[in-house]
Amino acid sequence: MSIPALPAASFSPLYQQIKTMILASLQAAEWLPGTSIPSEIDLAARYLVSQGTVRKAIDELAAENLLVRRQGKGTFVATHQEDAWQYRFLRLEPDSGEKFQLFNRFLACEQLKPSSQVAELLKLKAGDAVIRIDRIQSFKGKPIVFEEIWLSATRFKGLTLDKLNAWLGPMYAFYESQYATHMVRAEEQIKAVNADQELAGHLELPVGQALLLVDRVAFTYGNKPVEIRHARYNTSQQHYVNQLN
Amino acid sequence: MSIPALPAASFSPLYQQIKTMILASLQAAEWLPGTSIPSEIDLAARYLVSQGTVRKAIDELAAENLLVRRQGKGTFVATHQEDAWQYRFLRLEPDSGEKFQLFNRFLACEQLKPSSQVAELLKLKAGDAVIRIDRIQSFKGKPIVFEEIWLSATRFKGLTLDKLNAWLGPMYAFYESQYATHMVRAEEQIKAVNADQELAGHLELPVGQALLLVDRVAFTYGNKPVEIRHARYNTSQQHYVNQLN
DNA sequence: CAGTGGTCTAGACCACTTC
DNA sequence: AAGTGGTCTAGACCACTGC
Repeated sequence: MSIPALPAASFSPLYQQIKTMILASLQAAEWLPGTSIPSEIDLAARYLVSQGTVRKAIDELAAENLLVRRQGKGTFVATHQEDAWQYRFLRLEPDSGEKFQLFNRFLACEQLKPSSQVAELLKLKAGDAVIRIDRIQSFKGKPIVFEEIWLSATRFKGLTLDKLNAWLGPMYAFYESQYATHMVRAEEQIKAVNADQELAGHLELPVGQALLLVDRVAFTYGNKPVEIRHARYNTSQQHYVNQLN
Repeated sequence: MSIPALPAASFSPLYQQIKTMILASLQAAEWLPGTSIPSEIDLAARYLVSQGTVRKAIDELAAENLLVRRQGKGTFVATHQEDAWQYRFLRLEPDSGEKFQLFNRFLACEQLKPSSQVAELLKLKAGDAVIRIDRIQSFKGKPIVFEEIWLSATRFKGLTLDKLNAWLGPMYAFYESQYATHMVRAEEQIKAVNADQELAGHLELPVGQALLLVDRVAFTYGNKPVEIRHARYNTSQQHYVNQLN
């Protein structure tokens, strides 16, 4: 006769709640990329839990590459502005095994109305504008990558071709230092396509040549999509690598 | 005047040693894929450490997908023979988002002398033979994947085209149940290539069409390379997905 | 109900970094 | 020497599964 109990508000362990609070602080920019967060003991006092519980929360955030632990020094907010992390999301590498040194050339940087597809992927509100960037990356003087990049015009207000050309180094370090936007993860979809006339021109190869098409959506804290890339790789002298676990 | 201390035998935490021992048991097939390993308490008694230490060792093995924890039931050796894991290494999916149901057709299964490249990748001894398999995978009647597969002829002794054709389901489940070989991880290198006459025939598309070339080396316990794949995907209606973290 | 993994605590001690 | 993260322990209790 009794009313069956509703499915209990699903159990959430303490360390998950701590994790959420740390995430909130990251998202609120309370601790900035490259800086250290409070020690485990301090956080334990702040959240009124034991050090072990804070530890487990940080462990998971470190496993997700949001934080970086350094024994003896502290725990740091992950940043793309460090040598080891500069090309964390770059999966292309030369067949020869040598080190990649890519040279950037930006062709365009324009504000425009997004296509419906771009607007949807970036979760824009109706009327929001976007910035489209075209760039070519070269290795040893040969153009290897041609890509179009879309960004929200409000988040990246004032971005110009000149600012891009003045920057040396990876895009994601640029976003971080100039627009307080740290990239946390990305999703890629890959296809093979034949080069059309325009691509053939940009990449200096014959029309019809097979190219790797890589579509990427990159996210910042809170799973917010912030950047779209539509890239074509010349894979004659290099390849895309992937680990399956 | 004293001799400087040699770099101390690098510190190895207890849980790492436990992890190594568990790994050894997996490699020795003491516990088989799909079966449960002893409880944490039992293992703690066996290795004379606390439950927490065993726990940390198992945590890492679970993170590497070698073990699977199931609350209330136990900890199990990962297996490819389970629905959820059937296509753990398949990164291709239809653009439409619908479920992939691939149909296998094996064209060949022959024993031969390996090329030097294959021998090297599989770390074969001089004189060891290999088995080469050709297969086509189709979706909705359309051929999507053509691939050549190389296996060590000693590990996969007696493998024939008939046995392959009698098997329904994923290759890795086949290896596991018929040859006691569980795949742990794989490395892929991806390029875009133009279809030649032979590929165009197999995949029913025009010569020159861009295809995804996926080269894979798959490993079993102890980082032992066991299988090589050289696959071409038609990506006109499907794409390769990847997560960057 | 017993047995499993999962959480949380408190405390001791170790390894690494910096001063 | 002090402060940080890293390891290890012992014990209590919770959540889930299956008998």
